[in-house]
Amino acid sequence: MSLAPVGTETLRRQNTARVLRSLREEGPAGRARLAERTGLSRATVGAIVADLTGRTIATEGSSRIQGRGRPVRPVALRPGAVLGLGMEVNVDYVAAAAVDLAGAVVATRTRPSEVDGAVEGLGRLAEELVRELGEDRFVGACLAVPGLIDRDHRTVAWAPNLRWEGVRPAESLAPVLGPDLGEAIVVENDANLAALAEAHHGAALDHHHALYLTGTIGLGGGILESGRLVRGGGGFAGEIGHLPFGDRDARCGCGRLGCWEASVGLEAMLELTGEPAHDDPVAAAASVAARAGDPAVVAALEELGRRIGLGIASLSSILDPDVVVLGGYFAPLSPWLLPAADAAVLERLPTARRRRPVLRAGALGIDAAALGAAEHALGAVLNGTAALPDASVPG
Amino acid sequence: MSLAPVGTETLRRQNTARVLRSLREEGPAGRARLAERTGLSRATVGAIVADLTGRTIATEGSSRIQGRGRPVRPVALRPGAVLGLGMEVNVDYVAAAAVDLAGAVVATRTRPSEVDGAVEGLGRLAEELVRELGEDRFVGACLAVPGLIDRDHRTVAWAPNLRWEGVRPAESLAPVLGPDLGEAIVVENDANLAALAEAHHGAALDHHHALYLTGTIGLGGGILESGRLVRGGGGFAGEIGHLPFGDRDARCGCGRLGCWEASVGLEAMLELTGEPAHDDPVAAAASVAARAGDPAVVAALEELGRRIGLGIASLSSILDPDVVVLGGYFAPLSPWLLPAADAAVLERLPTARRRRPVLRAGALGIDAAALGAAEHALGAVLNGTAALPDASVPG
DNA sequence: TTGACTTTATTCAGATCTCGTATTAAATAC
DNA sequence: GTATTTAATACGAGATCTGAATAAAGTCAA
Repeated sequence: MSLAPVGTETLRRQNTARVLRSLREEGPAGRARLAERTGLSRATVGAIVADLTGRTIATEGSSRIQGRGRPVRPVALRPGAVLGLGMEVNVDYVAAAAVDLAGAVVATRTRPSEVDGAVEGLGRLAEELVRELGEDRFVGACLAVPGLIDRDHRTVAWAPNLRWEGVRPAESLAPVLGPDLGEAIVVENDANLAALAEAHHGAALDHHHALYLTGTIGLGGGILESGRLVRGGGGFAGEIGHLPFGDRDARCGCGRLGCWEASVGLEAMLELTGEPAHDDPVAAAASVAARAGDPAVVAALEELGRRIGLGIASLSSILDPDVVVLGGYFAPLSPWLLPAADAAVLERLPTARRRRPVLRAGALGIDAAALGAAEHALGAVLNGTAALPDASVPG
Repeated sequence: MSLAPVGTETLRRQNTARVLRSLREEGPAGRARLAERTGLSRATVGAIVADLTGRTIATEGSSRIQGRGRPVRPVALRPGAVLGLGMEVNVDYVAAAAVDLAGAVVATRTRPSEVDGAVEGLGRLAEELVRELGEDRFVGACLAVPGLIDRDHRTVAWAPNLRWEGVRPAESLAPVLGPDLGEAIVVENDANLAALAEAHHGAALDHHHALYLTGTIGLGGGILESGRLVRGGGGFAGEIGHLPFGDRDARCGCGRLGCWEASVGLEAMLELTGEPAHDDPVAAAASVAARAGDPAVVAALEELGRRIGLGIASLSSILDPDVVVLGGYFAPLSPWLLPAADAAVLERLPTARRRRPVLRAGALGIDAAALGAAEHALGAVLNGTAALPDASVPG
């Protein structure tokens, strides 16, 4: 049982969140429109808007277009007034991002990094960002990690690429970010957060049921059901690399045959396309894309797309997403991958005639996970669970 | 944007729902305890309880055990005061069930039926139940259908076994159930609802992340994430029969090789165990269980369990459930299936050493889907979305 | 230019809800 | 028989939403 306070201020928070979401998703509007859109009375909207403008979270503009009647004074979210902090640790880089309530990306920073000392480096990067933008504008923080996250949302149970086991990175970051923000750090899987980012900023815009596949050295997955992350009981959901969707003879790094990852991971792609070994998946994909004049390369990519599609067909049976987003190294190759993958889905998914997911290339690059983390950090405010900051410095 | 009313009565509804959930999940208690458990003030709990007892939804008992201080007057949900109606149409039977707010199963009825006229037969069965128990005690109704349900929760997109396509069964049932209840009928997939039932009444008690597998002629699946049904964007989620988890050479009815269903469906089980052809999966399983003295039968069941476990391992990678419940014909065979399945999961799930789902036999029989439907029908009241009935006749 | 009209925003009284504190109630302990 | 302890209620204060009335600020048409 959630023990959140239940007074009348809860009601106000929920209604304020309604207004914020409406402003975010349907754009600026006058109080009358907002009242219609949210179902609240005009009086209530007026009070909420007054509160928001008082905190300088929203501002009042003047509309150009004018019909008859008293002119509308549109209310809009002030850009950058309220921010969520997103962070990412990965094998060879760390990243930080800030997203505001309106969904605008205020800043993103990426910095190369070694595994050792990555958290310290990320702490410095995040600290810079927070200091520059103003600590008190941030209402939450979230850290993306390529690994399995415990259900407590604080402990990284296992992140083999980082050689982490039972690590609690938030404890190292908290002091750097200050007490308020540090307390609030939530840890989440990177592919899950990338899925969230694509749903809010990228290729899966407005789709509440999305599946995100990211091609790297391995294969990552993130699932969104009704706009919510599917985390599973232990936070381990979305591990799709070793599902038996691959070619039955493909030998996987894990020792078994037939893993999906063995058929569509970086190494398989390099072999298919005859590309020399490469450490960075996205750079390798760009290099392959440059050779797309060669029919043999195109054929190889179509085969790769088919393999991806076979797995998508199975996952769609289970999860029935509206949209499947291909990220990571798949994204630059998507012009060739998507049609082949779609054909495979059509052939393999039993219900494809009735319904099948739309396939899209990921629109966000390397920042996806950090952006999703920033978005996630705003979640509590946008869904009325957390209070807004007391005041916001005008910018 | 949800356009639910947002007045102060919303707050009361939410808080009433808190009290109801607490009474349901943590049992009867005095107002003071309830206040602690819900986080509400004693005064508020007092008011809510007065309202509930006034409507005869809750009753006041007297506690036997007595410490010092003023004796507690425990409040309990009155059995049968508020009911959810669950219904199921299936190939050879229809069923209806009533569950009360406390979670008690008040009535279940099953009746053999043909596909043709099944809805009419179900209508009569449900009408009897509703008339007997009192129409005004019911706050919702839900219908379980073995097929794909549209996202509108009213249209059955495709139910091959019933030969339904684009059928809207609620429209036939509504007149029989009366206007109030008829309006509210929601249609949902049977395996999904069975999963819900096992989570509330059966083998997955108190597990919020559950996967339900039901062995019939084919293979059905239901997914619970954080206590919520995973329906997918089109309501088609949970179709697991034709996932490529089966033996690579097994020929499936769908024409392909390697479907899971082809390896663990009824026909495969009959072949493995040397049981003669049988139409009714559960009866067939009982007959096999009776021959479990034969080592060859045991070996066959262990092989079957292994095949089930292989699929569970893959699904667990994707969904990370706390518990996997084996229903349908798997249930009576579970003493032999479960250990073998667990061993296969342990061997195949990469993260099994850290975490793997508990495997359980379904505790509910043929009523599972109808019970889950009844449970689902109570959902809106228990989560504060819908109002309680105005008054409830004492029983 | 002026007055009617339209639409927007604010004000205000009324009703509901929760909370904290004080008060009453009903038992046990000494 | 009195003090103590715990439970439940009463009541005033504070916060919120709503609907109707009022004020504001334009357009439109004569």
